[in-house]
Amino acid sequence: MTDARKPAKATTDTPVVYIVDDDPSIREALVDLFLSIRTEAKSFEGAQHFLDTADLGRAGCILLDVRLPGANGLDFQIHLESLGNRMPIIFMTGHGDIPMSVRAMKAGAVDFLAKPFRDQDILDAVSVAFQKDRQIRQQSAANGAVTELAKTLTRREQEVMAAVVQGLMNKQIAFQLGISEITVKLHRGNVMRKMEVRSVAELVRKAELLGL
Amino acid sequence: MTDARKPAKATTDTPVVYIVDDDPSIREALVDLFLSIRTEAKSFEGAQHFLDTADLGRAGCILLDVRLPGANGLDFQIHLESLGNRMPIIFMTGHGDIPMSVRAMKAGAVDFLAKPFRDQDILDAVSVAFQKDRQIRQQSAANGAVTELAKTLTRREQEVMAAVVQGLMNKQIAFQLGISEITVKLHRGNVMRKMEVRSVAELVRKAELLGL
DNA sequence: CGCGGAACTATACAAAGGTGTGGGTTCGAC
DNA sequence: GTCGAACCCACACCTTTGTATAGTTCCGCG
Repeated sequence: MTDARKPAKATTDTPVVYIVDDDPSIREALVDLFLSIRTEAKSFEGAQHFLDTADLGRAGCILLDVRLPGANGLDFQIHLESLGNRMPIIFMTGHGDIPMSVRAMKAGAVDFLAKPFRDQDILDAVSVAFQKDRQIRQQSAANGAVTELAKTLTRREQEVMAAVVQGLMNKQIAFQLGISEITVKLHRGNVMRKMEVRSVAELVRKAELLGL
Repeated sequence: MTDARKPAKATTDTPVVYIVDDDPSIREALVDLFLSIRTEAKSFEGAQHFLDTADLGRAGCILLDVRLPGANGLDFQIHLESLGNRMPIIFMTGHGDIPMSVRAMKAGAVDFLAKPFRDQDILDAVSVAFQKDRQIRQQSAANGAVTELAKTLTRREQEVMAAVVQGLMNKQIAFQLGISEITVKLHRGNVMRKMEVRSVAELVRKAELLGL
């Protein structure tokens, strides 16, 4: 192909590899490697640079050197988690040990590559990471959509929904909330409409995403 | 305490540590360690000995040396998985490397301890493994109970249940199965009785454990 | 102060779900 | 062949749920 070294068109959907390593030659080599498979890659010289510059909302994964200038890569992994960033992380290291790798994997890293490693090892790991990222994003999107719907419910409607997905009958709900059965029906109808479902079964599935 | 070196009474519910290591002195040291916290431990000199002798149905975890006489510990991990054994595994090794540890963790190991390690490291790992084992067993028990109930359903009843948890109305189910609505009600009633639920909401939750 | 949203209630009717009784067929096991 | 299980259907009756219409009260906001 003539455009073998051109990355695929960058939309919000095409995943990108964020490379965080303090060694410029390694960064360049990795960027070239990903160009060769037409995958966009952006490199950063340190954790702070990454946090300041990178688009954390984009699809993709992080290729992270364990030994970073300033911070430790493993601590950085925890830090990202606490920031709400769920991007899959692949560690690279030239001077790692077993406890390090175990800690990283326990914390959810996709892989932990000790140098020297083959290009294919990285590509395989990135492939797995992209796959994992897609799943996380799909789950998150579905969850977010339901949460948005749920936010349009009034307090009473939320209470009624909770009772309905527990399998209570209208009369039981009415007693529990101290209101008439008629009113329960009203709220219930509003819940079904606002949550965009047409059966209790659907409602139960959506409500489960909300932790009910 | 006077009975500090006596393991807790062994019932099916008290977890046991299965130690698999070819070094007798290590086995003895570990057994003593667990005796000191009144936890039952059984030791095995090899994978085959473990498979032949151990009660794989009991609650507990496996403390496994990576280097085993004959088989590799990592392969043994895979083998146990394929046998349907879900017991959490903690690896120990004197001569491990990073790829080994990563492979083990990817395959679901609870921990991977490189010698030398402190007694406390092992005890912590076992504590986590026991916790994980409990969760697995609870999940498995709940799932098994529902599966048992589902097996009492006739084919038609299963079809009706699948349609119900999809949120279809009786008339839709009737059309889909080419039977009358009244017959659907009949099957539906049988489903509710056999699955031991009194509402569609409950049925949906149970059915989800069956992969519907 | 008036307006609108939320919450509540009632009456009335329509649609869906649930149960019981009774009766039918087919098919495989004993 | 007889028996039981699975499957099917209908009539009758009741409960539960859903929807529409209409009106009340309360409260916050401009």
